[in-house]
Amino acid sequence: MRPTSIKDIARLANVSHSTVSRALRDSPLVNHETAAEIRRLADKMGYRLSAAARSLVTQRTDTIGVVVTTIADPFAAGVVEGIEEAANEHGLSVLLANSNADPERELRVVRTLEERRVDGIIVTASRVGALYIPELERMQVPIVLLNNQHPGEFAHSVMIANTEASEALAGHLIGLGHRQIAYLGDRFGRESDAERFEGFRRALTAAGLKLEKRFVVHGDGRPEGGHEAMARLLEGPRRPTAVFCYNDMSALGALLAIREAGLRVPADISVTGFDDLYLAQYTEPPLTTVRQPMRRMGRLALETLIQLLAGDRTKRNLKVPGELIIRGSTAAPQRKL
Amino acid sequence: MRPTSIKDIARLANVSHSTVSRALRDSPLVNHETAAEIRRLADKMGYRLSAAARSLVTQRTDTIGVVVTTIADPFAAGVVEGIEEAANEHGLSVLLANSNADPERELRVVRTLEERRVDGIIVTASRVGALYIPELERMQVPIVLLNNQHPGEFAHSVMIANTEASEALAGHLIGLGHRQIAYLGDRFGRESDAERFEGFRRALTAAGLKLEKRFVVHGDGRPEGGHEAMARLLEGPRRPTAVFCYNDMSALGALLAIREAGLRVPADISVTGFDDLYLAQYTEPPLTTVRQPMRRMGRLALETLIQLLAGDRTKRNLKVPGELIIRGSTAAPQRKL
DNA sequence: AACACCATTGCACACGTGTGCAATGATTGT
DNA sequence: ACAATCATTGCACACGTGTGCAATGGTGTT
Repeated sequence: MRPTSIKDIARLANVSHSTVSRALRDSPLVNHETAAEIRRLADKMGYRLSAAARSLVTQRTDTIGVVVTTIADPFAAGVVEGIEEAANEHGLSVLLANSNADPERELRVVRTLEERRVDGIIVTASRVGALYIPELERMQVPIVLLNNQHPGEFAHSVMIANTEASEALAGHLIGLGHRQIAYLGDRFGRESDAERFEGFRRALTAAGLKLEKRFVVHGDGRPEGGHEAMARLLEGPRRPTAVFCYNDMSALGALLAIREAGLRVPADISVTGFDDLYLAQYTEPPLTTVRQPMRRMGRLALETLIQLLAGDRTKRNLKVPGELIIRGSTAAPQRKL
Repeated sequence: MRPTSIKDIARLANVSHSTVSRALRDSPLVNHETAAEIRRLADKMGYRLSAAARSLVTQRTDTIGVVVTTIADPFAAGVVEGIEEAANEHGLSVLLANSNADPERELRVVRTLEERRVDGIIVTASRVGALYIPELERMQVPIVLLNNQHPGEFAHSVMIANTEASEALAGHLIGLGHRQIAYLGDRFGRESDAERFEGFRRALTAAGLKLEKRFVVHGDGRPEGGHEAMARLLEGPRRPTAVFCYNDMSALGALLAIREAGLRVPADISVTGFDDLYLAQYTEPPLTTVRQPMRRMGRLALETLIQLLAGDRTKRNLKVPGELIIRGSTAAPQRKL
């Protein structure tokens, strides 16, 4: 059984399908009473317009594509929540696509979005396979990148102010009296890692501290990598009194490694994260970090897209400030140096 | 500029659009050489078929709707990852819809999915607003519920074996020597909460232990609620030696409350969770829990849907076993009673 | 040579909706 | 009373793709 169409309604209402179409779209070109009757019938028959048929003629799908590396990443999930929320308010649907950092899937994803004729695309892939960006570029569709920059002119972006936030966070550690501060980065972090490191470096420089090479290590942005990198840091003869981690996930691993080494946080070592994931409140001790307003960033990305869809093509590169969240994982170093 | 259509290709190839359509669908009804030429042209012109136009005639959209309460819930995210992965393999796209436990949004979501003519729907809303289920029921579309049952005949389901897993988990505590075990539930948990409690109860009964009413409290399934409920448990004169929490999130809050009370886990109190979220490995101490294979459950739900789409309408109610994961948050009680 | 058969192609319609234009009848103004 | 205006409606086409059927021309068979 096909779903009921406007033709079915037209038949019962003794009018043409044109009139039904107009009536349901609240066009003033229809007699008020017939319109009411038509709406009554439509409701009674459980009519739902066919988005496919409409989009065929309007050349819009009212659908946007959201590409993430994996939705299992809490950051991506937070962002997508914001996107979806705002999209819903604007009458847009969200087509979700996980790229899984797999080149083959990335291409398939792009192909799908193209066939689906999405009106716009938001890409939230921290470790974006640069491979498929050119593919996206071919499509004549507005694209907004989230926490990911691209040199080309084709894409707009919403980014967290990595450098500024990192500088503030490192400043907090320095303010507590730390002098031996390590940077535990993400070797897949690309620009984000570079920018956070830059902020970190600036704070040290501003305080006249020297950056020691052996105090710069890299994980993979996840607990496993943070754990392993932290363990390496602790091997050395002199250990840092504080560790600045690329993100909360890395910090989680670092906390574990420190615990395993029989040291205490923050008494022996202070630890900071980045993101302020939900779990950062519940680590032991609760994690000092920088809050990325994920939901708001998602909304912002969507609203940027809306502007672009409305025809306003001015280049947009929004920068969202992070918020310093000070919790129990940072404190003054135990002993003066 | 419109995207190129098969008509454009037809013009350049000096054939009718029918031939192009056939060629691109690898129909044997086309001369091999012309087909090759057409494909060459299509590729050169960057042709992408219009999913909307096709679905209009095929009456299929190759799209499924996935309804979650909020994608920011790590469990939902894990499930959706599995769904998306499998959907992709089957050539299906995923339309994501957050219901946000908001009745108004739920209705809008259903409406959207209906207009989009999704081929099927998967609902992963632990706290499902029973409100819109009848709405879904109206649609003539296969529906798979995940970790959520519904009496009606219309829906199929994939569920974790709550009772069995809970019984095993509670059995683990009893085996360690615990006799005073509290249940920290989720007042919004509905069937899930009821079933986990049932498993818990069975284990106690089997061991000849009495269930004390004051040892049964309820949170909200999140750290905040777990924290508050645990605090209540600790107020009493005699406190339990172990707490069985509805899920990992609740356990997170419980851990915090215990720490705030100056007690240690597992020395003073053992704690268990449920779900085995990523973070369960990184709590202090790491959490004993039951693993729900979220990704696999997502895949399973999708594959069930595929079966239904293929026309096989036999009622399916899959039950997935949970896996007991024993970590550091449980140990034998300190002193004998 | 007449016939049947086959490969290939185009015609025409369908899917469900939106809309410019013309047609119709009614209302208003002078 | 006549013309001009207005409200309402239907016609016909468009959007892009898929497919049953007929048409065409060629090949092989008897």
